[in-house]
Amino acid sequence: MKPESIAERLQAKVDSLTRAERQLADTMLMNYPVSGLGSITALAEKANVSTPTVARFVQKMGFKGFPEYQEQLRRELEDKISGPIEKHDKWAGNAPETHILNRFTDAVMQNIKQSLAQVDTETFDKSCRLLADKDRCVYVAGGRITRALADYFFLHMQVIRPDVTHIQSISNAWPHYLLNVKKGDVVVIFDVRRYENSTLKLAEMAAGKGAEIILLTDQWISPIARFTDLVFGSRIVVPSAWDSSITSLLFLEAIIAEVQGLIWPETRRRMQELEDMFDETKFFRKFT
Amino acid sequence: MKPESIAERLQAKVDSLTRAERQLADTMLMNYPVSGLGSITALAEKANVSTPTVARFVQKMGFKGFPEYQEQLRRELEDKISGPIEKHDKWAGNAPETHILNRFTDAVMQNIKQSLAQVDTETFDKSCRLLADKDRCVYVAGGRITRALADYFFLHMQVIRPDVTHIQSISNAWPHYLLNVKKGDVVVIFDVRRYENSTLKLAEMAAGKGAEIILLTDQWISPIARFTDLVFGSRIVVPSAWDSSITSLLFLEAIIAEVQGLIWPETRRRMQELEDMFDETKFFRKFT
DNA sequence: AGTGGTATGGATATATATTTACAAAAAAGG
DNA sequence: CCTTTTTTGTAAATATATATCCATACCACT
Repeated sequence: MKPESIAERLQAKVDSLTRAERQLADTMLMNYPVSGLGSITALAEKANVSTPTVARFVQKMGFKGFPEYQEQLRRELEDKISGPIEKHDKWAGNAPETHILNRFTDAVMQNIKQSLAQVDTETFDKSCRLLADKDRCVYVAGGRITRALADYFFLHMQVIRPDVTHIQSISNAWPHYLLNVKKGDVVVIFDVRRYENSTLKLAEMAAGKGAEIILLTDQWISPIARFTDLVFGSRIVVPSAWDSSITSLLFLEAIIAEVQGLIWPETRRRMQELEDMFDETKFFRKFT
Repeated sequence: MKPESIAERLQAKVDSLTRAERQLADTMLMNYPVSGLGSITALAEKANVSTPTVARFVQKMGFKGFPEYQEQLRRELEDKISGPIEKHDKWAGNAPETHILNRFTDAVMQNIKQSLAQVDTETFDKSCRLLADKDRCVYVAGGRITRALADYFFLHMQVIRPDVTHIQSISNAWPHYLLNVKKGDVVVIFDVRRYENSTLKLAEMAAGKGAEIILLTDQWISPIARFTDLVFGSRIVVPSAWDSSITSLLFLEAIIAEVQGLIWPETRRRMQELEDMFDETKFFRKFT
């Protein structure tokens, strides 16, 4: 007897699957189970695999054929629909609503929703345009906790465009970096609560030199906001003794995506070159 | 376009119908909408009418044919199933739906939702228990891109508990670190696509020494999963040339919160000490 | 009761979906 | 690097579903 749902069976097997099968399982799980209720062809296309792959896969899962699989799917759906009213956002389905994972995710979702509602897209667009301008050098500065975020951003920017520098504002070498900052350069600064003195100082001096400042901060807005109007404030409150960096990371990744898009030709060349270098060094495994 | 649902349309028309049509409409509404998702023949049989009746009926309702009717049904179902998140498709209210910020956030929300649905809470709880056990040393290892995540995790763990080490798997010093790994120690490994050779090697050797491995990877699951069952797979696909680390960060922050909670007395002491040290160094601004 | 109109179902043709067979490509192993 | 095995896709065959045609049954009206 197999009392588990198809979704569970899929999840359990997911790491013993081949590439195409994994793509397929992924698509099936993506807004499950509706995605599996169309024709086999539609599903195959959505997953970017061939139709026979789908047929073979459902057979491997123990069904006689695709129609039988669909029937099972419909049966499950019927149970689900007729069951108790849609539960509130339970993210990790197999745990109670009070499990930390569920509570945490709840908070994160709220944070994202609220922060996004507040951000000005003009701010976003302008920041991206500045960062995409190759005539401007880019400096990235993070604090004690935010240094990981700064590093993440730096890592990607470094690939996307030239002239990107990471200033460890926490070290005392940062004044040296400032020597090179010219008018028009872009300084991306991270500053969240327990705002650090050195970071504020850095911002002030960079502003004094005529640099454009992009500030990533929390919902209470760091005092650095005095020096710029390119401010991204993120809600950071989660059920934890620590603050969440997720919304900030979301802004960062969106910025990276957009900047990359703005200067694609240049970036493309750089990425290709990077790939080649990796190939030569055999740094990565073949592929999967 | 017709904004009403099929069910509503059916109900509105129900008393202007003929006998067979009424039987049919009745069946369609009976555990709606699942009943309409099978073949036209199945539906006809269930309603005790002929197949042509069904075909004619859906055409009368304004659909070109039965398949089109089913498609509409699936669309409705999708809306019904998916929770409140997807409903909200404009995150940054002052920008069009197609703005990168909106599209990006959309993808991230999907990623979080799906990854959470797949994670096993038992995996989460067990991982946290291991990390909270002070008799075990903790090692954190990231790759080229994931090093920022690893660093973030390390940063927090370092405050929460003693004996935490960050292994830069990318450097060639990592074999030295492995010397110290003992049976029962916990190694947290990050590995996302473009799985790195050195990281795999590291995992293999750590496993060989009897360490517990916690793996943070992507939806396609790194081959390192062979060595452990504490696996956190995150969906990482966003409208960008890069992958998203947000879901991984979510797992990390949740783990941090939970581990911290498990050993609060110890952590509290350490944090207090840290605060005092900061006070002495005047590292932070007074408050706000 | 007879007649015209409509509704319905059976049979069939057409379209579409599913499966199978085979060949190419990719991965694994030597 | 080459061979063997596995995976995947293309194309054809098969099965199934859907729509159409037409004969019959039903109903309303004369």
